[in-house]
Amino acid sequence: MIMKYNFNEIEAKWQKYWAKNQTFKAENKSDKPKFYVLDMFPYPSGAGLHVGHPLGYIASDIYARYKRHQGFNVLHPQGYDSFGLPAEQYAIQTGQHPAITTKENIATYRRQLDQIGFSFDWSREVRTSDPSYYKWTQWIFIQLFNSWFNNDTNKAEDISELETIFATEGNGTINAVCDDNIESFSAEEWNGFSSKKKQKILLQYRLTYLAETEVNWCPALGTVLANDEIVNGVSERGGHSVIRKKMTQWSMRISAYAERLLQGLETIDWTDSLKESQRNWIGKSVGASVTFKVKESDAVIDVFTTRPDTIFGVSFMTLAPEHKLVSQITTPEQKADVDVYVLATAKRSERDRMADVKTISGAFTGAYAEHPFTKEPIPIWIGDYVLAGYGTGAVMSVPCGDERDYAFANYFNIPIPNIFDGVDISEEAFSDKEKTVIGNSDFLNGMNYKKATKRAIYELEQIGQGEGKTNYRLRDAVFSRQRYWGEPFPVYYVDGMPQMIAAEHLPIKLPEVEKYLPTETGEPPLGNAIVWAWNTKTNEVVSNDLIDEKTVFPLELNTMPGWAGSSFYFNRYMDPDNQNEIASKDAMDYWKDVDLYIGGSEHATGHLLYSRFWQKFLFDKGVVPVNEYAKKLINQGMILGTSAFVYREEGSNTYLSAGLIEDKKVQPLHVKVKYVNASDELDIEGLKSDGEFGEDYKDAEFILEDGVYKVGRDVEKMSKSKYNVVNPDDIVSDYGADSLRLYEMFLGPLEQYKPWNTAGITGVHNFLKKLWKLYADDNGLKVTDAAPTKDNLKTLHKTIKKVQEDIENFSFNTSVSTFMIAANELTAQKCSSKDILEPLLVLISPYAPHIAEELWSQLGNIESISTAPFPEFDASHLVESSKNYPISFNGKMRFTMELPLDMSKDAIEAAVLANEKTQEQLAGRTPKKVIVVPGKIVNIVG
RNA sequence: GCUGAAGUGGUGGAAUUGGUAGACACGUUGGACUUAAAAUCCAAUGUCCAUUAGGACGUACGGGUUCAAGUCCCGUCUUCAGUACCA
Repeated sequence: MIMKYNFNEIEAKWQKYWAKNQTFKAENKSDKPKFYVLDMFPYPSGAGLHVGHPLGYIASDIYARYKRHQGFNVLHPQGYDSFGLPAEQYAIQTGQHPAITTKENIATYRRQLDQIGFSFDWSREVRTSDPSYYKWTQWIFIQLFNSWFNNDTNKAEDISELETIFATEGNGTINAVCDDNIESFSAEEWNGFSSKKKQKILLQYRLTYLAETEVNWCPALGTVLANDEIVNGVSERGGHSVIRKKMTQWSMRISAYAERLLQGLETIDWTDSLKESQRNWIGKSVGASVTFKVKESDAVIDVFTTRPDTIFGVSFMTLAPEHKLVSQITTPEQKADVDVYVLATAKRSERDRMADVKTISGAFTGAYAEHPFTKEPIPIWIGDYVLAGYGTGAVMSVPCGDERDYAFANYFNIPIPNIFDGVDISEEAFSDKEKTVIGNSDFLNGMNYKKATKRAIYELEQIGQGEGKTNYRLRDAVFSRQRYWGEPFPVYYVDGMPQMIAAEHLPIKLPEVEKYLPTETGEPPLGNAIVWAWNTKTNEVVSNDLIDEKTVFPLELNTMPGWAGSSFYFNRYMDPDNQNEIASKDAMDYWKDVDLYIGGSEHATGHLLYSRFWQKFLFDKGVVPVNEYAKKLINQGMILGTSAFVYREEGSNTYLSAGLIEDKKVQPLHVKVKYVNASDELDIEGLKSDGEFGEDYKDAEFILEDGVYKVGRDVEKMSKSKYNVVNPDDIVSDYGADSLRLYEMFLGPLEQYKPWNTAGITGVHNFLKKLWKLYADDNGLKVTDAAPTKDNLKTLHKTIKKVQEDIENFSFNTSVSTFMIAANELTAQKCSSKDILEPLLVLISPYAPHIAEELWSQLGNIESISTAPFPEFDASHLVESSKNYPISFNGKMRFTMELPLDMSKDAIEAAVLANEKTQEQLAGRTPKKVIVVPGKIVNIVG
């Protein structure tokens, strides 16, 4: 029997036990109710885990273990989001295949995760880069290709149904989400179209489609850059020039689901801030589309406005400089001006344009539009405050009601007619919808915002120049990446038109390449593959040499983005080895959805939006049983590092202790946090013998204060360059996994950002030692069959109640202090009763499972503690007969008095007033009022 | 600018419904044990005044409601996160 709390030995023993006995393997069938606890799976980076990473995993593990104690069949899986850029970049630098890098990194992650003692069901592990997994990513892509979105039924439907409708009715009756430049055709015309033309038209309706997209192309790096990778018009990395280039890329028609993604938020228990982010991202605005005729031209300008009620206030129109009508309508006299302006805006990056909000610029096209009602001419301008990518890229400008229009009109001396009753607009625009009373506006006069809007839309419909419209900010998502280490598309091209490979031939495995860089002709890395063509006869990937455009065709060279594989993994965990489906119907009907999802808030508008989109699509197709996949979601905060600094006196090799700086010129330098103790004292010898930096400090002189060198401290993000990264491996070996788990929870509320400071871990570590001592000492096990005392029972049940409430409220930090209080009290009570100490282990087991298992088995239990029932709270043990009342005077507590709880209000008042301390406080005054709240407080006023 | 979250001792934080502000820890100080250190144990620890008794002040700031406010209301400031010329 182990008598000392030898945590390293105990933790290794139980981790081995759990693995061997598959303690946490979840079955897809059970008499127990199900509970699905999910973590956002990690990208296995080369740096391994630091202490910040497991925070969310520890929280979800506590919850999963708690649910097992409560009798649930718990699914708690883990896997890897293992496609991604770092492994590819490493491949470019070293030539090592990303698959090898990934495999190594996963091994490190697994080792690190295992030693923290998570109750993951590793039999269900998934890796997005594994062909048996991405087979299903490719499969979903094919389903999206074969679907269109029917606005009438508000769901995705099979593309073959659309073809049937085209063949019988043409596209006049279809209410679909599609590209906006669709030609209309009759059934007869459709049937006469060539196959290629039919394919082109269908592509405009499919939920994933090819589109020309403008990208930031960096020829020197041979890659597409994201907006934030460009600084001052050149690449952040290397400073190479960047051009806007049109590329044909796959897109996902997520905009079809905008309304359902918005509505769905009402049905799920996610944090308000996260839902708000998604709402903003979807950006719904309700208004009208209005058509303006261009004078002396057959062109028309469509605009979207949220204020159709202000239609009579329009005094000019503004087009985005990129608007396709600009060149068509500009008059010869204005052409030079307009060309200069268009060129100037094209040169500015999108980011520059967005950042520079204050500068007003624009140009007059010389053309005029016609007001739909007054028929007055309206000058048409171009200006870069109008964005080509939102709405129609054109606005009707109402300077009296919109700040930007007002500023623009002011700058270019355009008239600002006032159409608001009783409002002064000489200084600024008036945009308060609620207080609006329309004037000067013909049939809208005297109406408020709501009424006028309705009427304006009605009148526009009457003359066929507008209608009510809802606009969304949400853009379709580009789905092509010019990368190697991602899912290949199951797509080949015949005569330039994309064709899907039949599902039974999946997965299409990533080909081998010589080089992971783009080709010299600017093609994506897969362009380097020499075996990357599709043979439609044999249905296999064959050498490019065989391409004959008859039976052998070229395959797609792009790969899918990072979010593809992470958009359905939660479903795959339900049945991860299934060869025929994402998961069997039985498995999905059993597990249905995630009951608790824990992860970072940085995925608010990425992963968490895309995955909801795919889930809704798969729901429409009958693949998954629920519309939303995660009932509840919690964001864990980040653990920050506590950096340490030494201060070098400028121009010398002398370092001043933090307290000695005063007004001397010093340069703060980061030092490794491991050389600093709990009192901020530096281990100078340690620093000088450091393998990496020892040389730098070898001859340095350290000026001490009170015999020690004190470092400066600051809270920063954990990062290698700040030398404040703490590796969980070190914590586990020095203090044990249970201490790490408890400490991460003890640091503060789960959602909050908080600094890590290794020094504080001794607090929870001492608690575990103290706990151990309740059960065993040098003479062996101390636990007896003695009957528990009243105090023992009170402590236990108080703890049961608090811990249960805490777990259900995700307030894990306060449970840890509750455990400490319980251990302190039971130690003081010299409790040795098994009736108390055994159930206490179950309470602690979710938090500190190793020590709980060990003591549990030492108490004679054969089975693992993991499914032992959670102790039941009995309120009768907490019933008190008296209360130590705080007695306050004018709200200030002065002393306390022990009084029976069953005492009446009047009796309490009498007892308190009779007390000599009360008389002392009153000093002869007569109290005006005495407030008695039985069981709580007594307050004397006067 | 907008949206969301948050400001409490030297530090991390607690106070779930308005009812003893600072639980539980870290750190600090003093003490015990020890040749010594570590470990362990005990005590004190919001600030200020006071020898004690006790008192004043105190939850970012300014007001208010209430017998009673960290908690509710109004206004201001600061920090963090997200987002942004969205018509």
